[in-house]
Amino acid sequence: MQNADIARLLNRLADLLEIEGANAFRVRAYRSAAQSVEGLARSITDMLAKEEDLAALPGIGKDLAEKIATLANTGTLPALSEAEQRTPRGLLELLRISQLGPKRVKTLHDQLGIDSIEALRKAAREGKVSALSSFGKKTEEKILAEAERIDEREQRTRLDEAGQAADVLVAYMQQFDGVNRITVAGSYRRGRETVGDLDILVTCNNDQAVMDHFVAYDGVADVVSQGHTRATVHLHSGLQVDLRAVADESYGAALHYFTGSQAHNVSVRKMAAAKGLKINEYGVFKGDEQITARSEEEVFAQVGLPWIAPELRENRGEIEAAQQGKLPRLVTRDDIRGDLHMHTTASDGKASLREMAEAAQRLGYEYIAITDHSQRLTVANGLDIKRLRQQMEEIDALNAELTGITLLKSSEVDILEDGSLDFPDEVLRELDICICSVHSKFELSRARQTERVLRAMDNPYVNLIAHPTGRIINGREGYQLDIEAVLQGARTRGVHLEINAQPKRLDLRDIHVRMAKEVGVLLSIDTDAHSVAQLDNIGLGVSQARRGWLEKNDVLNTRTLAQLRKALKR
DNA sequence: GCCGTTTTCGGCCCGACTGTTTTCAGTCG
Repeated sequence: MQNADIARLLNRLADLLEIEGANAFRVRAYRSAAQSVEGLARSITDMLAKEEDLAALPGIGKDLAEKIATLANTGTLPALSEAEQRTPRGLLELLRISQLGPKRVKTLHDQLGIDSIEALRKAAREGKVSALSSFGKKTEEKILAEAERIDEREQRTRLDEAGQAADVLVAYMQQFDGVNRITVAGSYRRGRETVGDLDILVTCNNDQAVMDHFVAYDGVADVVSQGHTRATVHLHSGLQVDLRAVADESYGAALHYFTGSQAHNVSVRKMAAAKGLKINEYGVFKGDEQITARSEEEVFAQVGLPWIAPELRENRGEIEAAQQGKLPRLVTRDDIRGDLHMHTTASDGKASLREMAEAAQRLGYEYIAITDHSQRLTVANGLDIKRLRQQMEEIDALNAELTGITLLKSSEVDILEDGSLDFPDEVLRELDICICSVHSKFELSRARQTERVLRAMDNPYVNLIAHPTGRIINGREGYQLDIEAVLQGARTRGVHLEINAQPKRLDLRDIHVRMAKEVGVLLSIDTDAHSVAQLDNIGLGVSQARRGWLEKNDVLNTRTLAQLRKALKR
């Protein structure tokens, strides 16, 4: 059982208990424990093996520590099986319909025997739902509309796609005279790899007019709700957008509130309560007196904390770190001195060697590594030994010509099924940096896949494992890999791992990045660019690194070229 | 079910919007 699996099952149990009508705070305890497990930089399995006390983790007491241990050891939990016996599993999918929470789901089941989306559709079409007390005609219509299109709204939206939608919408809102400040907050501002919706904060003097302007936006498919300080819409793309309007003097408090995460906000507000203060989206209050909170810094200061970067606000220890003055000084885009993973027209890239080099110069980089695919990857026009050596000569010529930038000879070498590499050692030896990755046989067992990567790292010429898990966001899970074993293996061998900044990859993911930091493995943030424009994706990789608490020194390619060459020595 | 500078019981962040209610419950973020 991986941490994510344990968290998923705890959340499922929470859902079931909630529908049963269990104490709301008990339900919250399960969810909070799930979040705690999900955000850990170490695996529960590993902690148990070392006989560490799970009850020491935040939000986990004696009871949940035992349940989590049972889950980790057996893959099941009696309390969960029993709850599933009592409450049909089909009720869980009903919760995915907005408008439907635990209370209404219970009513639907108790009164009409509804236990699936299909049964709900049928009952709603027959008008049976609106006949229930506390359900009306409007609610029935909304539920039916949701039930008809539930499958379309399944996925969260990738960060880069959310960004594109946000840019256009922000520009549209800025055209309106009444808008003073506008900020995209929520998980977008925290740099999460996907967002559930866009949360946009505006300050203005006439909120009603601003709300009207917002819902009149071309891209709006339907208006979910509209009040005078908040409105929710769906865009034609299916993306939900929440707009929140406050006065200028509430900007700091509102930005903090609207950035979240919810768990982070709860923790900060609890701290405020302990000091006799109350924090809401309008400000910080002592009784009826409002203490100024025009900026986030002022909000944090009121509870005795320094400003915490949005990427850290997941209630994963950032508040404790802030209290102890141990917040990381997060890596920034300006710290990046080069990009160690990119392709050219020699394999499957769109730009030539020279075009990539000149683009990197414009970005102010000191070095880049040219990492076209190796011979085995024929679909990507991988280079054989002859073509690779020819490219090395071209690189020598370009290096002699260009100033301020150094091209490193490299290759993205395929890791074959048995962990051997796609080029012989005498070729690997000629490279300035050797990066390796898995492009085939994704279906191997966890043990064999892990062994495969470890074996590849045994080769003394290997420097960097690219997109280590192979996952594609909203696409595929990635291959089974014991990431802790790979990190330990990398550390003892002096190999580095990558944060691949392709928007569909972002691989390693944030939790793995944090694990790498704990283990002491340097990561490289690379774009894997297949065109000049994609070099700009570096920012997404930096966000991911920041979410993993990385500082400048934790990142390989913040080094100068001389330092880099040194760090590559194994 | 968790937790403790109101500490082993009695709290648990705080507010907006909607619909169905006629003062508020349910849902959401």
